[in-house]
Amino acid sequence: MAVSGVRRRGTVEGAGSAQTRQDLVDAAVAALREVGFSGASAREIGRRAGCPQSQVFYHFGSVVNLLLAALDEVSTRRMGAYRSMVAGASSLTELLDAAQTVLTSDLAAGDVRVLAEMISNAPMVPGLAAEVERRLVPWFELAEDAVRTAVARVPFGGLAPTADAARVVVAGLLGLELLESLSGERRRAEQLFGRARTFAALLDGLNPPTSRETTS
Amino acid sequence: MAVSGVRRRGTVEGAGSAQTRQDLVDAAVAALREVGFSGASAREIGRRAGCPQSQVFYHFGSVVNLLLAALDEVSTRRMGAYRSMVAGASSLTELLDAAQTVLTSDLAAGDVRVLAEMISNAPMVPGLAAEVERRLVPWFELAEDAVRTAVARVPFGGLAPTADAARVVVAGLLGLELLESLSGERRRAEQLFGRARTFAALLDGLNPPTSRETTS
DNA sequence: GTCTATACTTGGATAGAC
DNA sequence: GTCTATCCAAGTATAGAC
Repeated sequence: MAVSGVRRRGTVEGAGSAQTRQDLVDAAVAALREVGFSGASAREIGRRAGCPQSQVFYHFGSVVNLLLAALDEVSTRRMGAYRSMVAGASSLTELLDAAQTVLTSDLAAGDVRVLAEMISNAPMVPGLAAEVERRLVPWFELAEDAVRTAVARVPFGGLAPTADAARVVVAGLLGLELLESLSGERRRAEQLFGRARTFAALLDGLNPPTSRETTS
Repeated sequence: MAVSGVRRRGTVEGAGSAQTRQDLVDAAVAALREVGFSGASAREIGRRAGCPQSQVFYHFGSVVNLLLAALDEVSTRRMGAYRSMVAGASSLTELLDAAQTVLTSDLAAGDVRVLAEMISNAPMVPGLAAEVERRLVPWFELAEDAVRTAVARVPFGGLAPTADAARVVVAGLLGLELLESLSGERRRAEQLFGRARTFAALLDGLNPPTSRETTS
């Protein structure tokens, strides 16, 4: 019954290591979300994972390494949802609707918060900035895909500097996360999407599809 | 000669208190810029100010209070420059040019970094978030003025949700600061302004002044 | 692999001399 | 008002038993 029930560390021989490791990663994600980078100490993470803090150093060598593993976890976890979102949208309105669904749930779940915590504290830890930057690449690529989709049907849209725009999009997402975590209100972003959708519908209306879309 | 020369703390009777206090504020600003919120300890600030850390607690009661005073310092210091910038611009192009001048110098000087450090770490210290939020109000008001200026000559611009747009502008500024401090490059923002200016000129060209501007 | 115990460091804050 | 000296809490990391 240990198989289908709640797995206790150490009760299944041989599986303890991987289980503890995953528990620590999950605990690190939760800690980054709820108490931030500075609060995510080995003791705090160990407490959340239900094991002593020495396990952090046994499995990851240092707290920072564990936090990077946590960043990988949230990053890869959400990338699938984002990709299908961008791939499925063919107009600015559709893109915004999809973005609202995915982004607000992400903001609520705190995944963006994890990213923001790592980015804002990376400059203080030697060598961490480069590691975080590497893990940011897929986010920029994804944002650029979204920008390309958004301007696809706008006249002269192909001339838009999509790389720069993608940087601004990511920056805006991070900045909004900072502002929301400050005020505690998580509703502002949704209002923002509502307003943006109005304008998007206007733009899409100005440039209606010239023929049937290939959505079949 | 102590008057015109470098003032040493304690050498002029009665003036020591205010001088030390200001030294601590300046040191706190520099510390927030260079080593961030987590690195801005009482000892670090005292070292930069050339006095023992006990002075931090004598003059401000706690480290957090001193950091708030530092935030007030940079906030009020730059507000004048921003206000004259917004007031002096009457077109989107002019606004962007002025913004490029002021913002890039601010990003280089690290004033935005101070703001970002306080915002991103505020949620972790009980009671700090509310204080930081209060000090953020003039930034939003200023951004809203800028947005109003920018859309003044765009048709139906009066219908734009300027408050929401201002929030996005501030968020974008903070997010760009995070990304720039991560990569260490401080040139991306300038490139961004260059691109934006191209589009602004396009928009301004589409809506030329109907009559002579009241710039005389 | 996991635990307890501990060495070492740093930071916030206060006491008391001058 | 400023200084030195000190207390106490919390953090990283390691040693060694099981």
